[in-house]
Amino acid sequence: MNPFDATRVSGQVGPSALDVCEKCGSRVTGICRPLDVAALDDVASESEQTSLPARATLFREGDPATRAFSIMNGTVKLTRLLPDGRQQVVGFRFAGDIIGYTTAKTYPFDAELLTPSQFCRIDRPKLDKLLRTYPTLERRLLDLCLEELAQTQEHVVTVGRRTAESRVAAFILGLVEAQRRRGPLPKEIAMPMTRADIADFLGLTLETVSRTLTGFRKRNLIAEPAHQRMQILSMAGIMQLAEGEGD
Amino acid sequence: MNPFDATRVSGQVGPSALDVCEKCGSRVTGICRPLDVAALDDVASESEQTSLPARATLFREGDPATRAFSIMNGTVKLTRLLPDGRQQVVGFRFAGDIIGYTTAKTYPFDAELLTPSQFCRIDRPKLDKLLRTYPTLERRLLDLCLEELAQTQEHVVTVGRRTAESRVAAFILGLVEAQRRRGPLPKEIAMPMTRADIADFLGLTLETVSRTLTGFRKRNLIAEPAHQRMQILSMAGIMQLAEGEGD
DNA sequence: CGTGGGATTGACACGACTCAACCCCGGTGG
DNA sequence: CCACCGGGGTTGAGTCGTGTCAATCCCACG
Repeated sequence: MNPFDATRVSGQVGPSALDVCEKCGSRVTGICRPLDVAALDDVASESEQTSLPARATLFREGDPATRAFSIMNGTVKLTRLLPDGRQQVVGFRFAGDIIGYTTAKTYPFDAELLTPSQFCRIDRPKLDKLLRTYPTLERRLLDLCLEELAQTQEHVVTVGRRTAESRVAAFILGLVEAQRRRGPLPKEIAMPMTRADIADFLGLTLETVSRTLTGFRKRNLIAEPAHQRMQILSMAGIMQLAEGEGD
Repeated sequence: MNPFDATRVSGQVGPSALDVCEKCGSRVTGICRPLDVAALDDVASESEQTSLPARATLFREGDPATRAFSIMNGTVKLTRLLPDGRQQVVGFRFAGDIIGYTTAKTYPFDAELLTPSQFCRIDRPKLDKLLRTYPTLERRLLDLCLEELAQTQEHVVTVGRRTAESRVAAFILGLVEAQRRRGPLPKEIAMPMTRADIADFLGLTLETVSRTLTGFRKRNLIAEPAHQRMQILSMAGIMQLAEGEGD
C-alpha cells in the first residue's frame, strides 16, 4: 500500500499511451478512467483548466467544499492543522489524482501546491450531476476512496509503530511507487517536498529527517544529485529498513 | 472528527426510535439509512444474521474479501500486522457500522470481536447486485467511506503529532462521541478494549496508557467504577488535554 | 555582494519505551 | 474451601530515541 496517492485501484494496470485524454491532455488515470468517449466529452465540457504557481493553495481546511480538482501535473501537499499551529501532512498527490471531493460541507484539509501545477476544476453541482448521469463515475469515486482509505490506514501504521529510520525508508518507497505508477521509473526521481514537509508527513522533526537522510547517503543507500532529486542506490537496503526495522 | 466509526455522515442527525429496522432489529444507522421499506426488505432477504463470541475473528488481513458485515451490536477491533509481528489497531467499530466492504480482492486488516456480537452478513456478489439496483445504496457507501477517510486522517494527526496524554484524551473523546451518536449518553460508558488495544491504537505502549489513565483518575478527570467501564468526570479537562496539549 | 530559505550538524534534555516486579481478580481443580 | 494459575492492570527504575535549541553551511536569487 502506498500512502501517497489515490490513483491505484485494484486490478488496474499501469498507464499506457492510450490513457491520454485528447480533450484536456491529462492522462486518464484519475476519475475518468472508466468512462467512454461521450462521457469524457461531457466531463471535459463541464470542467475547466487552470494552473497555479508553487505555494498556491487550492483550498483550506474549513472552506466550503464547492469544487473538486483533478491534477494534470505537479505535486500537491494535503495538510491538517493542529490547535497549536503545527501541521500534519496527511498525504501528497500527483498527476491523475483527485482532490477535494467530499460529501461534507467543508474541506477536511488544506491543499497546497509544492510545484507549479495544472489541473481541471469542476463545481460540485456539475460534478453531482455527472455522477447521477454516469453511475460508473460514482463507482469509480468509491473505488478511489476505498483505496485511499487503505493507504491512509497503512500510513497510520507507519507513523504509529515505526522508528524514524523505518518511516523515512517507507516514505522513499512510497515516492518510488507513486512515480512508478505514472510511467517508467526514471533513475532520478523528483522529490519536491522539503525536509519539513517530510517530517510533518511522518510525524518527525525536520532535523531527524535530515539526519536520517544523510545517514542513508553515507551508507550509499541513496544519492541526492541535485536539490529535490533523489536516486535510489540500494532498493533492497531501503526495503529492509522500511520493513524489517519496524521495531 | 472521530476515528472510531463510520456511522456519522455530514448532515445526519442523531438516531431516533424510528431508525430501527423491524426486519432485523438493528438500528438503521448503517448503510441502510437512506433506503425505503421495499429496499430494506430486499437487503434483509439477501443477508443473514449471525452471532459470534468475543475474540472471534470476522476475517483476517489478506483473506479473500468475499463478504461484508453490518454490526448489530458489540464492538469490533480492526488491526493491521507489522512484519515484526506487532499490530496497529486502525479503528474500533460499533453497532451500525459496516465492516469489510472493499473493492480489493482481499481484506486490508483483521477484524476481531472484543465482545460477543451479532451482525448481518452479506456476500459480495449479492451486495454488488443490490448496489446496482439501488444507486442510493452506493451513494451511501461512498458517503461512509469519505467520512471514514476523514476520521482516519484525523487519527494520523493524533498518532503523529500528539503527546501520550493528548492521545489518550483524544481516544476517550472518540469513545464518548461514538457512544453519543448511537443514543443518549449514559453516565458510564463501555470500554471493552484492553490497555494493550488502546496502546496499539494510539501508537503507545500499554504501560504508558496505563500510567496516563491512572494520572487522569488521580486528577479526577475520569473514574473507572468497574472493569471496562468509564465515567467522564471532567469533559472540559479531557478536551483541554486533547486539544490544547497537542504539543 | 547581500539576503533568505532550506539543509546540516552538534549538544543536551526529556518523554516514552523497556524490563521487571507486583497486584488484583476470576476461574479451575485438587 | 483454598491453592494455583493466568490475564489484565499498575508501578518503578533505568535507557534511549527523538525533540529542542542553536550555530553554521549552502546556494539560488535579487
